[in-house]
Amino acid sequence: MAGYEPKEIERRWQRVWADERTWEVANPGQPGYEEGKPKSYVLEMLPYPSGEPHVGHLKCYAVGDSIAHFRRRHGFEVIHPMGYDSFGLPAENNAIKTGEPPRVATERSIESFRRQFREWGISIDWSRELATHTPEYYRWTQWIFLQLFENDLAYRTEAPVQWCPKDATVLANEQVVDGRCERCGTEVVQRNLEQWFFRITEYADRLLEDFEALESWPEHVITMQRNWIGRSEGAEVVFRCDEVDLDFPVFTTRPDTLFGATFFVLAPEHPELERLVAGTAAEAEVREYVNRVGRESAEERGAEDREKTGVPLGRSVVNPVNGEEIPMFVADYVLMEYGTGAIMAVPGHDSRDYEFAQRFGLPVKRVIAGEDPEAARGDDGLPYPGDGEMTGSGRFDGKDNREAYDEIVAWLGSEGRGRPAVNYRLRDWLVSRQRYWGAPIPVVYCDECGIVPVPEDQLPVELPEVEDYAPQGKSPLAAAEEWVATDCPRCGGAARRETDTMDTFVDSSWYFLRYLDAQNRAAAWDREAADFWMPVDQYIGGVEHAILHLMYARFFTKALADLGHLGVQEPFANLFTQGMITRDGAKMSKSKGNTVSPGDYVERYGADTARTYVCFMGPPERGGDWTDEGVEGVNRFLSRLWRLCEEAEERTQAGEPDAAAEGQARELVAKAHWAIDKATRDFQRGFQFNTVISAVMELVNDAYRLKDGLYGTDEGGAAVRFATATAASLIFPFAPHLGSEVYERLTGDRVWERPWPEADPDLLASDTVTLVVQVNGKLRDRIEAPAETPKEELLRLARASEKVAKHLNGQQIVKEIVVPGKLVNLVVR
RNA sequence: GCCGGAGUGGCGGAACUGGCAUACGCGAUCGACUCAAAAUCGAUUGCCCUUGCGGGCUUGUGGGUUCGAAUCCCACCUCCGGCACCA
Repeated sequence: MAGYEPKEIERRWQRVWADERTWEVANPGQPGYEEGKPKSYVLEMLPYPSGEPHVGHLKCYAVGDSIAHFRRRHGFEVIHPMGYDSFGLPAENNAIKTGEPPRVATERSIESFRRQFREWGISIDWSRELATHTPEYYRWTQWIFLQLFENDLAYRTEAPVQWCPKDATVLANEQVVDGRCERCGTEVVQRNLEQWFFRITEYADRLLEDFEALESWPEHVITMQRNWIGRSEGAEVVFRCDEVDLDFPVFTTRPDTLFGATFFVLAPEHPELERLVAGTAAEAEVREYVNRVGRESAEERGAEDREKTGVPLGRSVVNPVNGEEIPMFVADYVLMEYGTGAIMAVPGHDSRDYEFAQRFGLPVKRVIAGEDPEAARGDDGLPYPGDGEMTGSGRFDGKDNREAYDEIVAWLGSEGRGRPAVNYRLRDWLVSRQRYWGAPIPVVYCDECGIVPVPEDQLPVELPEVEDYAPQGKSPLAAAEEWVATDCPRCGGAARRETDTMDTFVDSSWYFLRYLDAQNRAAAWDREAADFWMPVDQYIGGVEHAILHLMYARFFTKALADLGHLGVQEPFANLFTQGMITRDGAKMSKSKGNTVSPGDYVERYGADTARTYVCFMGPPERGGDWTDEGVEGVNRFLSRLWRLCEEAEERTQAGEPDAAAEGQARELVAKAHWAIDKATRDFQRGFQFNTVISAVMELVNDAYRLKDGLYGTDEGGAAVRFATATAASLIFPFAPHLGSEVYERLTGDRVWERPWPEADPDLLASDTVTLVVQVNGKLRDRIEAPAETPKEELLRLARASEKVAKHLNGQQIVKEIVVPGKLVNLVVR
């Protein structure tokens, strides 16, 4: 008998799947389309092709592929495509270092990913493959940009933006982590620049509301997005500064504390600051303060234990609720980018305002009764952030603050001094990048006509070849003079092309739609094809995309639906986030030298072992630590299944197992049905692949234990063959090559063409049960009893047990609990 | 600070609706096969006491509910992730 040779087996089946194009599916109306079959769109996040795939990729695609196989065998027409998110900084930075064009390095990496996906045996419909850096793809990225532009969802404006000095480009808010560039870790600085934005804030409420429409997303991902959008309801209230004849609106979530406002604070970037202090005694000090704050990084400014700082302006505003004049300050704890960049300060009921008041000796006024022992710092129990009866609030005194809330806002409204308002933390999505390796933004600038979109029939605006990829504070494209100089599509006069490129997150915000009609040369996708396949039924990827990619893709889907290009509001009905694999308890990184190359393990143990191992390590949504011993354990299991197959093929006959079999034959067949049942349920219950695989291991273990006693008879042999083929069928989603091989050898059939097996309920039920006997809740004996034994008989058996009698030792039984089929508990006193 | 998630053998983890805690895998020990080793097959393996039979203890800690708690409730501790001067 030959040993388990995964290489040979895997090559053989990979050839079959490639030659027969097994995993390709047709759109409605195309040849090969099967009417009436339900569809399922199974999608893993597309990889960013840089170097070679790592274990994170292996896990993601192993998990997704097992789901695709499971669904196919449940009668679904499964679309399972693959592509590459192939624009982006790393390829460009590599180009700057080595001089190798980004396209060359990227395409080499794509080739490597493609080869490994085939070697892993992932069931991909290759006819739908795409790469976002190809003109065939980004032509449509540009088309979407124009769709947004023409519908006022893309706009160009000057705004304070986050600039990474190292990568020499602006970044979206979402790409700044702790005040640092997400990619390179450099501290970002604020700059005022004219940039392209997508109006995602327009969709803030719908992005929040439609969480309801999702079938199954991890709760923490929804929470993260909800926090990121950061919706808060409140009111806008106008404070007036008569001295300079200016109104200062503020946003507050606590209009009920308006009577407690004792001072007023502007952000250092506030545009009216200059006017307020020009020519006054405060001017020099304010200017110095603003400059100092401007030099500080976002990280310094946001530091937790930072003392409150600020400077009085020597001006005051009038509180609209009581006419009180309150002094104005500039302080960096007020942020220009949130609300109106100005706040009313209520030190009695806000801890930050309280801190500031303490430092500057400002009055603290209580306007809500109540005490919060946790938050209170002052002697009088202030600041108090909670609810209670209003006090010191004129006509509102004595009212419950929550009840008075709307009343105050309505009253202010009638006076023209306020209105209900909603604020978001979410900012519009900044999409322009001063970099080379991305999709050009398809607009031109004409002295006569201004910003002019490139007409659709002139797309794509192709990325020109350049010599120097290094950014010089503007896009490297600016150096491609011949490309930049163009004619205005509107007036025909001289014009210049936009030289910024799009954020790569734009590319990946719609790729799941292109798969549906990847060869379409006339449109980004056919509406009918999109209506048929969308939404993605199961999306799989890393949790690191919880905010960025997943929120942008949701926004795109809604915008495209509004423009009539799609019939769904949400792209991903179900989301599964896989946990990260570590090594020696630490995140893998080249600098730590603890990376695992999937290729090496596939070479040594085969793809089936590598794939099954990452699914067996633990629940896939959680992380796990990679160990070579664990890999070997899984390899041992697959080898055992292989040897069992070899032996069964030789020593048993093909055919169905005997339903009337008894004894060990029945035991093994029953175990196979138990494994079917458990594997199916655990698969459906949140993709608990680790226990699915352990059930198959148990089945194989039992087959080994029983096989030598079964080979002699027809019914025994049939039981072994059935158990082995069943194990192959159940392990197929994880180890598709070995599963196919074993199943074909024992049944003559191709396992992926066979429906997923169903457990026979008759074989799941056992004739006898092990009755657990407890005394006062403690296990004292186990008794075998027929399954249908009545309660009284079970009690009699329990009392008759010698072991039980010892623990009863003459005490009186005060209570008897019988759970039929499970246990008897005797309570004594 | 706020919001999530998690604490179970030497290790990764299992336990469905409150009912046999520790499935499966790793590691370890012993045995068979072998001249030998590897591979393979088989047995043992939570901790403590006991020669044995057997007994006691055990799911982060403390309390509660219950005939019965890893599971439900209360308080606390630790770790991981996200957000954080957001008015």
